[in-house]
Amino acid sequence: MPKTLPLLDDISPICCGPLGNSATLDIDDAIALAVRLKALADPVRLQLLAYLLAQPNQEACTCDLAPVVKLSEPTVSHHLKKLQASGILTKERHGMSVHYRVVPEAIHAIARTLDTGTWAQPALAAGIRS
Amino acid sequence: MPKTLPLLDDISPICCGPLGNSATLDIDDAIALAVRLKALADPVRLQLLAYLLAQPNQEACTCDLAPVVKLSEPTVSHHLKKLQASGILTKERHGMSVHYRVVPEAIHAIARTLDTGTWAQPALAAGIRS
DNA sequence: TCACCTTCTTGACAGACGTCAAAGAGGTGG
DNA sequence: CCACCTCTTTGACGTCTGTCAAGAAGGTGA
Repeated sequence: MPKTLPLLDDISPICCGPLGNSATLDIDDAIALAVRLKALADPVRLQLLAYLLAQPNQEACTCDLAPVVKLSEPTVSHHLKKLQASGILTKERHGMSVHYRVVPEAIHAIARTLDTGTWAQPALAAGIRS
Repeated sequence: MPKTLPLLDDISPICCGPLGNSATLDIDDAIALAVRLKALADPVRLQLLAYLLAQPNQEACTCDLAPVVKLSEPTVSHHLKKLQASGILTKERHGMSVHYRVVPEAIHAIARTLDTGTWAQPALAAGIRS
């Protein structure tokens, strides 16, 4: 797939189509799900997510997150942006600092779609960039 | 992460540690989970998976799978290998043809890990790895 | 206004990924 | 053995991704 996957904004805001309900997964549904999975499929982003999930309000500012993964701030910013673009995090300014917060429903929606291996239905609005 | 993610063989064969149980996700756990998510995070592989899941025994041979995604056989073979390497599919020869079958537990384990992280703690502290 | 702080964007680079054509490997049947 | 079939490996190509340094953008306080 040399073709670029679309940004979340350009695809269905609802995550995600069922995985095992029919023999054919619509290509658009496949892309929508792949975009979200790809956002999660990175060790750094998973570590950031784990840190956030363990915080009181499942949120933290960039300055706290960079040390967690021991990478430069621009790099961390890049990862956070990617998570936000997939609806997994939201972003909010507090004075000088920026707080990122987990959107649990987004992760849950992905998990449920995968478990579609047991299959129920989809449809849960995922928050999209603020 | 310019560093190559390891093959599944080189990491824990069981998926996966809890996502939200502690503030820090061990880098090895993060990699183990990322490898599996990355295997799923491709539209073509999701389509292949959906097709397989819809089959009677959740299995099919390569010759049936190539038409599903309308790609060349080598490419499909490449994707199937990747899914197999992450433990999501198993492979078995039947005479001339090769059958790939879904390992539902593998997908379920990933889904559960995501959900575990999302809804906080309990469950599954068993990091499992054998 | 200015100095300062936190965060993001840009540009560049190496490495990984998805794709195909061509050739190889494994198996069947004459 | 040989022709044939199915599937995988190899090699090459363009694109995407993760990383950092440098600089810009946004906000605070004097």
